Amino acid sequence: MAPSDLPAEPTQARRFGKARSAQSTALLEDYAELIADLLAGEGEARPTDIARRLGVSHATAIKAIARLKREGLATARPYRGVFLTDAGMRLAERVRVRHRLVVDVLVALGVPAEAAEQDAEGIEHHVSDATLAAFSRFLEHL
Amino acid sequence: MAPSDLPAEPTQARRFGKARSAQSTALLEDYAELIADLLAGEGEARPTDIARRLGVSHATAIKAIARLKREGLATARPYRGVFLTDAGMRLAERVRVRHRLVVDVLVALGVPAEAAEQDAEGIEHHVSDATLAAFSRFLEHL
DNA sequence: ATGAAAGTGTAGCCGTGGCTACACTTGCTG
DNA sequence: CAGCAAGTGTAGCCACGGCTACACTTTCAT
Ligand SMILES: [Mn+2]
Ligand SMILES: [Mn+2]
Ligand SMILES: [Mn+2]
Ligand SMILES: [Mn+2]
Repeated sequence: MAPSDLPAEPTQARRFGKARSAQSTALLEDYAELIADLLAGEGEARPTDIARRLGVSHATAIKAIARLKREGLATARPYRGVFLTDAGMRLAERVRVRHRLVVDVLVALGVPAEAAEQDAEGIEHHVSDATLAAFSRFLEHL
Repeated sequence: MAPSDLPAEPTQARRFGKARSAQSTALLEDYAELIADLLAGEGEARPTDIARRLGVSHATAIKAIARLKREGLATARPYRGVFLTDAGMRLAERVRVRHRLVVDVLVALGVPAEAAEQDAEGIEHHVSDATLAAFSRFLEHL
């Protein structure tokens, strides 16, 4: 395989930088989406349930929830479960739609269902609005 | 939008766990790919050039290079530039092919060129072999 | 051959996101 | 209503991936 031609330096740096910043919001997005799902499906979102679903220790989940609070996305009082602020709910909603869309596109491209779900969990955090729009058009036009 | 039905707990935990582990190899993959490109295009891969292209400080790049060495992907002697081991070159090659394929699929779906390049930089690290295979078939069958 | 500029390396700081261990609260069950 | 199991919170550890500051080496022009 031929080596890729190197993009201009500032262009490449900008691409990597944006990928890094997308990375840093990925965790918040997953928590927000999961908390919204738990609230809708179970009526409550407890740190232990969040932790089990994410596959991390409850201590890890509690620290992440503290970060959600710090960023104005969630509220929680000791021993009383986690809730989303308006901003948190808006984020969760956006994330849910995007997640769904990514899975649907992958499946439409012939990716097996479980692989699609799996890969979407990571891919979703790197899909820009432009790409999202293209995905929508692709699915409609199917 | 209707709330997604919650997947079974162990399934969901496995998905998140795999996404986390993909995340932890993303940085290695980007460095390996970039070093290979620099070696092919410029004949050498110097820490400063690597750093500038990634948009990080040279100190950050040097620490990452230390990790590449630790993991058996690169070699470097003080003041003499960075090289890839056989394992490093194999990784770089795999990563380059996958990167290209992701960009091509995005473009084929109607994503504008620069957005495709941008999003691919993050997406590539979360594309499984099954998805990669589906992408190939999709492009051929075009 | 020397001095300045460019590159390199190291030390030490920070925030994040994992973990375990331990202490405390809650809520259910007998 | 007592006690136990489950859940919660906190402390303290670690690795990673950013950063700045500073010291050292190399390279290149004069
Ligand atoms: Mn996700
Ligand atoms: Mn998701
Ligand atoms: Mn990348
Ligand atoms: Mn790449």
